[in-house]
Amino acid sequence: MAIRLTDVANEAGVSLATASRVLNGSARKPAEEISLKVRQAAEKLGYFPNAQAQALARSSTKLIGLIVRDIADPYFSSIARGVQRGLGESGIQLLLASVGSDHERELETIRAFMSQRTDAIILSGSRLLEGDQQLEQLLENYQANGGQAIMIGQPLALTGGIQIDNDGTAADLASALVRLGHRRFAILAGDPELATPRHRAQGFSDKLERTGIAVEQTLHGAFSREGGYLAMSDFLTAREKRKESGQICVFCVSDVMALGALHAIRERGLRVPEDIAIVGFDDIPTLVDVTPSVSTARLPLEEIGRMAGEMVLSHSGAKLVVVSGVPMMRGSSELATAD
Amino acid sequence: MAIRLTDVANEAGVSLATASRVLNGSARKPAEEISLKVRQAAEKLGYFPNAQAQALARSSTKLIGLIVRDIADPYFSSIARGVQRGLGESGIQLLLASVGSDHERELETIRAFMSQRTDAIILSGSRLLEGDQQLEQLLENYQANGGQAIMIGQPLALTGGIQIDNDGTAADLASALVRLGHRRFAILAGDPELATPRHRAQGFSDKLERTGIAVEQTLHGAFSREGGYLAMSDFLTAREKRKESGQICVFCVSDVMALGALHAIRERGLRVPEDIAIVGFDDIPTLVDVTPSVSTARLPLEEIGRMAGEMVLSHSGAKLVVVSGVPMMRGSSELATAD
DNA sequence: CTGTTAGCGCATTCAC
DNA sequence: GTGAATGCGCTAACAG
Repeated sequence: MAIRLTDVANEAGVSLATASRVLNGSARKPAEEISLKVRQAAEKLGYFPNAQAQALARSSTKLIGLIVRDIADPYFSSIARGVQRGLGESGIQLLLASVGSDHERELETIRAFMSQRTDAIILSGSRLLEGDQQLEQLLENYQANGGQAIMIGQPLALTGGIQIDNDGTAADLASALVRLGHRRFAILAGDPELATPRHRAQGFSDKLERTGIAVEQTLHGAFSREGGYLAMSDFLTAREKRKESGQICVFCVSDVMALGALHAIRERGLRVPEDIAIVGFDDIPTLVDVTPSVSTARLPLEEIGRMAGEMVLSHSGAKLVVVSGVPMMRGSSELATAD
Repeated sequence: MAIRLTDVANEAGVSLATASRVLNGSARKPAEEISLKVRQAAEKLGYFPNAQAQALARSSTKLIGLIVRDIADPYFSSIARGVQRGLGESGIQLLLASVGSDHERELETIRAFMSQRTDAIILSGSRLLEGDQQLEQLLENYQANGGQAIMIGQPLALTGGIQIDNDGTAADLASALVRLGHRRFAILAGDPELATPRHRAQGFSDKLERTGIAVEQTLHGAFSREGGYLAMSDFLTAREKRKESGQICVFCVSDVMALGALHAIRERGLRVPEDIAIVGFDDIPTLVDVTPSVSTARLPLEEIGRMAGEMVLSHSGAKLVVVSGVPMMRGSSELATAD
């Protein structure tokens, strides 16, 4: 079908080997004169090297895989952009999979990437709290065959990657809020089986406890905007029933959940922060356009992606880097002046 | 390095061909008994088919390429998610490239995808207004070799894809605003060399003209949040100098630009919509969390991506589908009651 | 139904 | 510095 290197070699009147050496950097350098002929022939015929054939012959694809939960979620799309940046001009191509919360599909994707012989796989969804046998086994196999497994979030014992200090960052967030004067707290905690939301909630409430403050309520919901919306709705309904009032500060374990929660609050005609103070986590780019500005813990998302990309390039996939977030106190968590 | 099919065949005590037939759907079905042995051997050895070798032998990769300008932009990430959805369980893998506004890089990416022998390439950035020789030639070559070139936005003469009726939709938007009572308009028009922003601005102003209304000002800026911010800043500075006041409705050719513009307006302490009414285009998911709610033309972004993905599956890449947006009048374009 | 064999397109030893 | 030959891992005729 397409033009092969053989065709180019024939057209140029040289051997296959020579054509190969010209069109790809080989150790041996053919004469300039002959190089030109080959290049012209390739140009004329519209030759494109067959990456599959090259991969087979060199036993090295220049492919890596990135697995995210939802590419339309700003958290993941920021990371994805960072990865692309990190890859830069390396010529490495990125295989993307947006697998949703479907764990089985995630495993299938890893298998697919292994089949593609990707040089590295970057996993960016949240891990289950209890170790995942299948996943670990798969990645171990992958690494045994020379693949780099890089995790963003909570690296496994056997993988390197970027570890996000969810626990410590959430604690800092708690401290900052107490310093602001908040004393009443609730947590919108996300799926209790996932490590990330779990650690964030835990870090937050532990810190409060050490300060002598008890979290009044912990609600669980899906780790998504929808989940935040529903959980907050439940919270508000219960609050109404109790005819309770007075500002309370609700820590949402992700910005995306916080936005859903914000929506639920507004829908009921309540005010942020006067009635409910809101705090998120991640500092997704979307936040800049939200009013009131949402307090959160800033994670350098794009930078995290970039680091992962660079780890691929430098073959330092086994390295572990820890990244912490920094509290950003904005409008949504201002202390109500009078009660 | 890795386990080969040959290894599996040996382990199972069958021939290479039989192993191949068992592990991949072939027309000929080996006996159940022997199939089992092969599968067990594969499992035991941890065999993963080498996709490159398969591609070479079958001359069919199950790969497609998606090119966007910026994967972190909600417009593109929504489309990307749609494409993934459209691909569904097909087992086709997605190669993603986020090329920025770098035209040369876009061409390079297409070449890379051609080398990868992707079955299809979905182009989703905006085209230049004047035909791009190189791009067309490249895609023509690609199609001649059996590739599907699918464009989202403004398909070229030689490609199919999803055409967005920017012109007509912008006109509808203009009508809706006039119907609301607006009479004073400005356009925040984006890069004049790109087809998409150009068509939107043109469609909008043409419709107004036919209604007997002249656009007071047209500003150009980059087709991005930053561009929207800067252009609006200039607009407001000029307006201040002229000591002008009174509501004017500014049509931003994309939501992302509108958000940048909104930021600039707020920064100066002006109000939306009382001082400046804002209208965007696309209806990116981000908008739901912005107050006031931003008027726009709703494009079914995810659906558009899904359609593109399905076109790949059904090999109908040459088909042309036209999608129109529908005006969504929300808070940001309310008419100021008194002036 | 199963095994043998010949490529798929290219990189790379090895001779010249 | 250049060409001929071998093999990367697998599929798909072709025989048996």
